[in-house]
Amino acid sequence: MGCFLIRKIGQEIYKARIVEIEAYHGPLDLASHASRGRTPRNSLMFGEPGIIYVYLTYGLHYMLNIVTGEKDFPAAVLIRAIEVISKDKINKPMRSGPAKLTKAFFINKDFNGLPIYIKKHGLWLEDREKNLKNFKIVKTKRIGVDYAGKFKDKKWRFYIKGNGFVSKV
DNA sequence: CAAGAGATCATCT
DNA sequence: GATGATCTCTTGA
Repeated sequence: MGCFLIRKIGQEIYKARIVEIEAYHGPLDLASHASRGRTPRNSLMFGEPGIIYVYLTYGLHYMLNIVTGEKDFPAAVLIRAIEVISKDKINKPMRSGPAKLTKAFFINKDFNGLPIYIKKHGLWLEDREKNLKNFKIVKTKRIGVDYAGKFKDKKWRFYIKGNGFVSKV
């Protein structure tokens, strides 16, 4: 949280701060793809952490996730919103929401299965600054998971308090 | 300003 | 054959 997501396209470098995320945690989380067992699509979530998991929803929107759990424990973090710092061009048309950021960063499922810690694919993470001011994290319920039974009210959505790029409050 | 519907397809049953 | 980890536009008050 608060780290930088870097995207390199050709010679252009785009830098963005991660300001909103959701956690999908474990085989029992009904909101997670992994809750129905291991399938070809979600098998990445059961693998090594640090792997990018991209997937298409509603037929047209790509979601950017990063696998977090240890091997064989299905868990991932959905990147829901970023604040683009380097390029106003991209910043302007982009409002909030997980599908917007993948569109703005030209992320598609070609990134599926690639490690996030290697720069050569043009997408990687960098640490945030130390001692950030006004850096408070709020946690709330996740969005769009009303079907998830007792897991729908888990407070596994996190965002930076007061940041204007967060999708909803 | 709030609420609702449509778009559109990979994946799973 | 059903169904979404969503977004945008349209409608109505």
